[in-house]
Parts: sequence; C-alpha cells; structure tokens
Amino acid sequence: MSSSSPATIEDVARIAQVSIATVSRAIHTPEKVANSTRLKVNQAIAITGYTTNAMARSLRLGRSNMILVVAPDIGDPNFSNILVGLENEARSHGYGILIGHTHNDPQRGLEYLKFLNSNQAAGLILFTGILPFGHQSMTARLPPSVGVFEPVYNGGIPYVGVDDIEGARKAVDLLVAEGHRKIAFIGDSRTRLAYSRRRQGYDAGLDAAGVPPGERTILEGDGTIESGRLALEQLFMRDTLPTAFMCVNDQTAIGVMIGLGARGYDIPGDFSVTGFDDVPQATFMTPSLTTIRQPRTAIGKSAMALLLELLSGSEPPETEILLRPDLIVRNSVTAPSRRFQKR
Amino acid sequence: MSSSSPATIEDVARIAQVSIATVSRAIHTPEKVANSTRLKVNQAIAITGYTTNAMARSLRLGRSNMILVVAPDIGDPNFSNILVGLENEARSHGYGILIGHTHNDPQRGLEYLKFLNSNQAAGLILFTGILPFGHQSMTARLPPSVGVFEPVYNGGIPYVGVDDIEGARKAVDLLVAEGHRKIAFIGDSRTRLAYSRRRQGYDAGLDAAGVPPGERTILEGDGTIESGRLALEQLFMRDTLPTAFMCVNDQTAIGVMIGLGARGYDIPGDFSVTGFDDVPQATFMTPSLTTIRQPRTAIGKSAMALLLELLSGSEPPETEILLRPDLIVRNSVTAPSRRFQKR
DNA sequence: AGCCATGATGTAAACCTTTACATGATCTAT
DNA sequence: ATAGATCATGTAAAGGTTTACATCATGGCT
Repeated sequence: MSSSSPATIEDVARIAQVSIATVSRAIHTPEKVANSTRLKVNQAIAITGYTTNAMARSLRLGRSNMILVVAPDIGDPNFSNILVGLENEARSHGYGILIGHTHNDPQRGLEYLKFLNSNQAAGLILFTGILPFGHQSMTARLPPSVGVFEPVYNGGIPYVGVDDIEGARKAVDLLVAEGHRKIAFIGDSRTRLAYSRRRQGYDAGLDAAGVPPGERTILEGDGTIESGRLALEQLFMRDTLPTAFMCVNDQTAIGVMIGLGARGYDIPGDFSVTGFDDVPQATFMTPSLTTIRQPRTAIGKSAMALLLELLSGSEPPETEILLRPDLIVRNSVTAPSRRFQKR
Repeated sequence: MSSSSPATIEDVARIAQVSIATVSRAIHTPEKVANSTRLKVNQAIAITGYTTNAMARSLRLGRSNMILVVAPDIGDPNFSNILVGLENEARSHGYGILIGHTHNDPQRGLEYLKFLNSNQAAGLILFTGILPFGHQSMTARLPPSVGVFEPVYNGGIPYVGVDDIEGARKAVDLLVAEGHRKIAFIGDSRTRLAYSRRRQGYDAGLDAAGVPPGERTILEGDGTIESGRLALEQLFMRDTLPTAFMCVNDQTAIGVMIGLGARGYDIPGDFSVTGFDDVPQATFMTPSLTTIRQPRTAIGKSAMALLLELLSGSEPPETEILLRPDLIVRNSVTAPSRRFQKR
C-alpha cells in the first residue's frame, strides 16, 4: 500500500482532515498552526511516512538545501578530511552535501553546471582550483561559491585554505636551521596556485638564509608520487646534488623517498626530505616524513561557514581566509651529510 | 541580461515563435518536429543559453537522470577506481553521478533516502554493504539499486564484485605452495560479508592442504592499518607464531608489515605477508606486497550496466555477478623461515 | 472534387510544493 | 452589544517541465 508511490502532502492532508496549506505550515512554520491541528498532522505524517518532495519544494522555492562539492580527484588523501569538516558544518545548518567528480576533465564540469543551473544545489564548493566552465558568461549564473584546498585560478570567488607561503617557509627554515644550503624544490608548477605559493615560501626562506638564486635547484612536478620519482631521476643526471629535498607535497616526497631508497641511499643519513600536507601515509613511511600539516577539518568547516554566510545574503568579507600551517617534525630530516657536498 | 535568471522554455518559445510544447519536442523527440522549426528552436536555444531545468523535468517525469552512489568512506583507496568505471558507463548512457558519503553513520544514510524519495536520483549504487535504513518498510520505496564492492547484508539487491572466496583461495594456495602451513588469517569479521568470504577461501585452502582447523590462527579486524598492527600485537603475546600472514585486505597487510618492521623483523625473510585488493600503495611498500587484484574499473562498469538494465525495466537476471580476481606476485612472500617454527 | 490518412503544432493538465490573500471565527475593548 | 484586532485555516496561483489530446493543414487516393 505505502509501497506503491511515496505519500504526498495531499495524502497527509486528507488523513489529518486539513488543507495541504496547513500541512505545509505545520511542517515549516509550526508556530502558525494550532496545537491540536499540529498534532493531527504529525500523526498523519507518521501514518503515511510522508517526507517532503525536495524536488517540488526546491522548484517552488527556487533554491535547494543541497551543496555541491566538486573535486578533481576523490582519491586525494587530503580530500576526505576536508570533506568531514564541510559535512559537519553543512549538516548543522540543515544542508546536505553532494559530491561531483571531474577527474580533471573540464567537460564533466559542465555537467555540474547544468545541475547548478536548475537549482539542484544552492551553493558550490570547488576543489578544482579552476572554474570548470569555458565561458566566462556562465560564471554570472554561478550560485554562491567558495574555493577550497586550491585557490581558484580563473575567477574571483573567495578561498579558504592553508597559508602555503608560511607553511613552505617553515619547512625551508627547518632545513636551513639543520645546516642545509643546497635545498632542491621538487614540484614547481605554474598552473597550480598552491604550488607556486609554496615555491614563493621556499624562495623567501633561501633569500633570508642568504642562498643566492643561482644556487637553488627547482624541478617541476604535478604532485603525484610518480612526479617525485621522475624529478629525482632528472636530478641524478646532473653533476651537483642537493643535501635536502623540499617537496611540494607529501605524495611528491614519497616518490622522492622511494627513488632514493631504490638507489640505496639512506634517509635522512644521506639526504633530508620534507613534504607538505601531512597525509595519513606520512606517519607510516620509513623514515616517517617531516612535513607541514594542513588543518583539514578546520579548512572544511571554515569554508562551509563562509559559504553559508554567502547563502544568507552577506557579501564575502574578504577574498581569502588562510589558516595556519603547522610544522610536524618526524624522522626524515637531519643535518646535511658531508658525503655529497664535497663534489 | 542573461545573468538575471536562467532562461526558461518559455523564453525559447517566444524567441522561436512556437509553443513551449514544440520546444520540448524539438529537444527530446526531434523527429516529431519539422526541420525548419527545429532550426528555429535551436537558434533560440543558442541565443538564450537555455538548459532544461532538470528539477522541473524530474518532477514532471517522476524520475531523474542522476544516479546516487553512497559510500561509507570516500578515502578508501578502492573507491576511486571503481567510481571511474561507474562514471564512464553512466555517462555513456546519459546519466550523471552524485556521491553521498555516510561516514559509516546510518543517520546520514537516511538523508540520502529522502533524496531518493523525492526522485532526485533514479537509481542507487551502494558501497556500504548495508542498506542504510532502519525500517524495512522503507526498502519498498527504494529505486533500482545495485550493491558493489561489499555484498549487501540486509537486503536482496543484486551485487557486483570480485569473487572473494576464489581470491582468498589463490592467496592461500600460493602460501601453501611455498611451503607454509602455519598461516594466520588477519581481519576476520562477522559483519562484513566480503571479509567472511575471504575467510571461507582461507579455510577451503587449508582444508585442501590438510591443515586441521585446530592449527589455524584467526584474528579479527576491521580492515584498517591500525587493525593490522593491533592484531599483530595480540599475536605476539601468544607462544606460537605463524610463518605467514594472510591479510583480509591491503590496509591490514600494511599494518602488519609496519608492525613487523617496528619489531625488527625482515619480510619476507622472517615472515611472508599477503594482502587483498591491490591498492596503489601495495606497489610502493618495501617489500612490495603480494596481493589479489580487484578488477575495479570492470566492477564499476559492470555494476552500472546492471543498474541501467534495471532502470530500463528488466528484472535482475541474477543476484550476484562475481568477477575474477588475479594473483599479483610481488616480493612479500617466500618460503617459510625455520626460525620461528622450531619453538 | 471529396475523403482520409498523415504530419506538425498548439492547448492545457499534471507533477508536488509554498505562500499571498481571502475567509471566518474568536476575543478585546469600548 | 458592536467594531475591530487577532488568530487559524482554506483557496488558488506559481514554479518549469512533459505529453495526451485536439486542431489544423497538407497530400494522396478514388
């Protein structure tokens, strides 16, 4: 009986012997309804198992209570924890979350734009670092949006993330304090804003340490384990080696560590390595990886809080909210080895 | 101008000088519309930038073209690849995908039920291994659904996954072939069907090898790295040790390897270890992990294909589709050491 | 020429809500 | 007792689609 098709507000109204308007009010503005009627309605709801058809509701209201989270790569170990922060904050304000996955394919971004266009989501959280839409014109129709994890490259939407420059600075300062001067930066990128900021931190640190730009080694990378390993191979084809590798993220650092391990080197005995992000795996490496922690849950919470503010009509107070990164000292850094400096 | 609010079908109709019905037909059943009119309509669509309001459409049709994928843990390294298979298959049939995240919290499952109830998704792919709904009565209203990765515990929905029993059998057979007889099974679980099937494969293999049940060591676990490490600690408090650890999944195996490494043991010299899943990290471990590969993309593709069949009205032909697992031999297994057998 | 089949288009109802406005009842204050 | 305010409820429109049915024009057939 109840299994045929979901109960509608009319079913409830009939059973409660009131009009559908009253049912709607009993649900959304209970104070406008007499106690006795509210009781009847609630009973009828219980009997029918009624739940509001969110689709019809959103169509009528012109807005939904879902937030769309678009990410390029669900598998990114950072994603999961930021998501937790996002979810908790959203839930406590009556919003639900849906996740869209672009796989770095802009075409897929367009699908989600359609989704947004038909009001199926009230707001957008963007992990991709880039608005997924070709036409600038489409941006105009975007719902309130907040970028997270990766500053948004091509559009002026507010951003919540870690202070990449300061984080990188902490890493390079540690290496310098341990006595390193030949520090390679692995994972430079022109297209990824977060990475180029980390590069800025690196440069600032070496400036402060008095290491001239000519003595710095920079290798590009896209933040994957493979890219770390690859960069290392390139480096070993040169004649001078650094004493430390400052990697743009933990994945890159893992790639570097695997590469060094495969060549028989000891970390940190022969080379020091730092990462960035503090992904779960960083603890489990041997040696465990010294890195910079992103306050992921806090980032998620803060980004969603900002989005909810925007949704309630307030203008974005500032364009970027940067959270403080923490240096996590583990076992992959020590004083530089004499072994390769002498060459 | 176009930025104010999205164009509706009426805007298109006005510009093309036809009725809204014709516009709708031009879009969805172009063959029912004269060439000349279709042209006019298409132009009008181009001008307005119209895209159908999926919400209104679904409300009218009583079904959407979105598929909801509910997963307990986005971070699971298996999830990402299965998702790719799901997405590709869905896309090529005009469906989009949304991901819901329960974090193993049944309460959150209910939210997604509401989502489904209001036709915001046409079908459901379930990673959780359990229908997320308290009331059995609610099951009746579930849209076509397919379980994946983890057989569904409490409801008769079809399942697509790897043949766990056969996979586990391949692992245990390898260990037996290398000469192991004292093989511990790490990660037994009564609630997770996939794990208990792997246990069945383990038992079948040892039955075949003539190892009596009394000589088998079984430890429970929930498939996390922590659980592997924990189980190992328990094991070391006993007086007899196995020569090999057959782990219910790769994460558990990683935990066991970390634990053994911390105690100074060599793998595979002192102990052999096998995993299950072949997550990306398995390659990067030292030693690299011998494991059973899940054909993840194929599972995703196949599960979505089945769901789409269900959506088009056909009855589920069979209740389970099991794909063949492959043994991936790497470096974590060798012949048993004499060192601990003698005790 | 007249009839019918065919094909193209329009009209209007339906999907399920929310809410402005109207209605009617009850109460307060004169 | 009556006017007016307050409160509870109902009526109906609107939101953007799809589609059964109706209408109308065209062309082929006898």
